[in-house]
Amino acid sequence: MCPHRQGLVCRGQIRHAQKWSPVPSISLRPDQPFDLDLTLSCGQVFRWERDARGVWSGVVGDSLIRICQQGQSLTFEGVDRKFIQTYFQLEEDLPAILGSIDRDPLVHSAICRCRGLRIVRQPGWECLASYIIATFANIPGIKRRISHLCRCFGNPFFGSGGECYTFPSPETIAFREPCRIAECRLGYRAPYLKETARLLAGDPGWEERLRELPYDAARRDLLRLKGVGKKVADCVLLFAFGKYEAFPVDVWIQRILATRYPGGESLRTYDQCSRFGRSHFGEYAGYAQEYLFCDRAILAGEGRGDQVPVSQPER
DNA sequence: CACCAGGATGTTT
DNA sequence: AAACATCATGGT
Repeated sequence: MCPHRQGLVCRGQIRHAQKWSPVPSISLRPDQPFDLDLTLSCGQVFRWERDARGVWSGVVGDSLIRICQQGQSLTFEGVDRKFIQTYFQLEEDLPAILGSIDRDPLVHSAICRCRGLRIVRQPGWECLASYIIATFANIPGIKRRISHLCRCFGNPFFGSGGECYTFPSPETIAFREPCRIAECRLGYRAPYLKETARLLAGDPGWEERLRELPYDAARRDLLRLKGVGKKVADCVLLFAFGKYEAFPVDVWIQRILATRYPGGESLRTYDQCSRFGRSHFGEYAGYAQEYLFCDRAILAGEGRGDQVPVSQPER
């Protein structure tokens, strides 16, 4: 059932704002900074939405999560405390990580501006499929495509406030008939996604296998997949498998390296940029990458700066 | 209406 | 190994 036939869902949306009565909460340790808004709006995840009052809603796995931060307090519903701690990696020692990557003035200012941003632990397949879809597209467009994909292929369920959809499994994307993938506006990425879905549907346990491999071997493994190049592989290893030495290089990072780092103009290829990132920032280079990406508005006024997306309307 | 986007693939030097 | 064209779609 393709669900473009819902007229009831939209009408009820005004109500869910005052209906929220969350119970569980987490008190953050003062020495472990966390910024929910930065973490969910920095572009590493695509299925979270923030309402006018600062409450975030997102589907992870087969649950709708709603979560809000007020100072050192996290209030949420939809999953248990352990899930929140794992998803947001609240047990990672962020000050130690940030201290280890704080090796130049530029990343230092990014750390100061984005302190509390954490790299989340995404479900492997959702992350992989999302970044295949994300190639050569901007973030609003990526979000819409993923939304289409979940509405057409995901399992519908009811969370607080309306109908929700899980992220579709590889089996569903690969084999469900009739195939409505054209409706998801994936363009030339559609055959990549289908072929990768088919391969992984026949390779159960690929996530467990990847999780045990070191960065290089896991990366080689991912690069066999259609639609997965170096950038997508590094994003998946960083955002879903906790390989923090991964240093994804997109056009923004490339531009930042080229214009803001001494000798950066000579970093022409992906491998040159990525190798520089790992050797310059070390074991947690991926964190440095994400902080620089989150702070990419610093490029405003540098030639192409008029195209820099101003940080999303927060608060 | 131009130009670009969390690039990958295939081909050509 | 590195440079290049091409790809489909939507944002700004």
